[in-house]
Amino acid sequence: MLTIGTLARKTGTKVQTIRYYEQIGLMHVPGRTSGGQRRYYDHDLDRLSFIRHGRQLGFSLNAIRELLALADNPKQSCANADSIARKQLLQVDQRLLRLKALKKELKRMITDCECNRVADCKVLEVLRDHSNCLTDHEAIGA
Amino acid sequence: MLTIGTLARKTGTKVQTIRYYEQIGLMHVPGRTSGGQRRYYDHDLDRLSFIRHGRQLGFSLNAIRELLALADNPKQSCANADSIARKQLLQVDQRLLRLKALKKELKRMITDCECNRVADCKVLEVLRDHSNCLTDHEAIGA
DNA sequence: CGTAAAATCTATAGTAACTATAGGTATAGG
DNA sequence: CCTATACCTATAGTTACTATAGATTTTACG
Repeated sequence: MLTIGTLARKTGTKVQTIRYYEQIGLMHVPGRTSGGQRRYYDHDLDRLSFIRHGRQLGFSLNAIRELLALADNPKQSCANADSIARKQLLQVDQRLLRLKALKKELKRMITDCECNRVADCKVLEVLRDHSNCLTDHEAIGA
Repeated sequence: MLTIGTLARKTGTKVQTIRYYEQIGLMHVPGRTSGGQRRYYDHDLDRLSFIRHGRQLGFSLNAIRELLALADNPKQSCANADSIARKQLLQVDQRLLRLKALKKELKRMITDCECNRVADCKVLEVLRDHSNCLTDHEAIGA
């Protein structure tokens, strides 16, 4: 019998976040003590770990919801899980590209900036000048 | 005299987003036609480009607000702008590390998964098993 | 057993950065 | 002049939490 605080500590999740996961139907509704406090079993801990691990891997809660549904029905084909992971990998690659470009530009901003007045500050100049950056207006992926 | 739509097209911003920037005080309040429509000057376009560029570089709207304030007072020292950029670089480096680890794990999931039934699907297995991942419970940076 | 601190409870609101919708008005082109 | 397109406001929704207030429960100690 685990309290919500124990679950939180073991998975690095905030207590509120666990309640939130229950509210949106990601975590099962747990039993309660006579006083109304939630008590969990080990399988709840496993489920929460699965969710948190998925989040760390960048999966959205919806993707995780799908993956959990798959994991709950072990007789299906795993093509779905595979396709979710592949979609994720594509997104990760795009984010990596953007971040690398960003890092380069930030470094340029910083190393170039040895001035004293804002008037000729490279940091601001780089922001003013769009010419060096990704030309397409793609989404600013979070 | 530019319409809001033109500004939007030229910067790859949604019209609503421009109005939102005005609402939160990032964009100046523009003049209006007799009919009540917003009309902009080139300096508004510049300001919006600056904002969007900052966003593409991963700066938060608050950071951009600070940078705009600096850019508006060209007599100050640029140490502030520099420190904002440096903070940003640190964050970017952290995100890069996480994303690289993530990519590795996603690839492992995908290449290992040649099964047919969910029962032995590597994708789900990897999610179940936390042992290979970042051990600390750090924030799932967006 | 009594008490006090720590943990838990619910409900609600706030965060970031937009995005979408509904219902109505303005403007530009033919 | 008419109509299609663009624009207007106001409000609500999105994602994934996080924070707060005020009340109740549980646990640990003496």
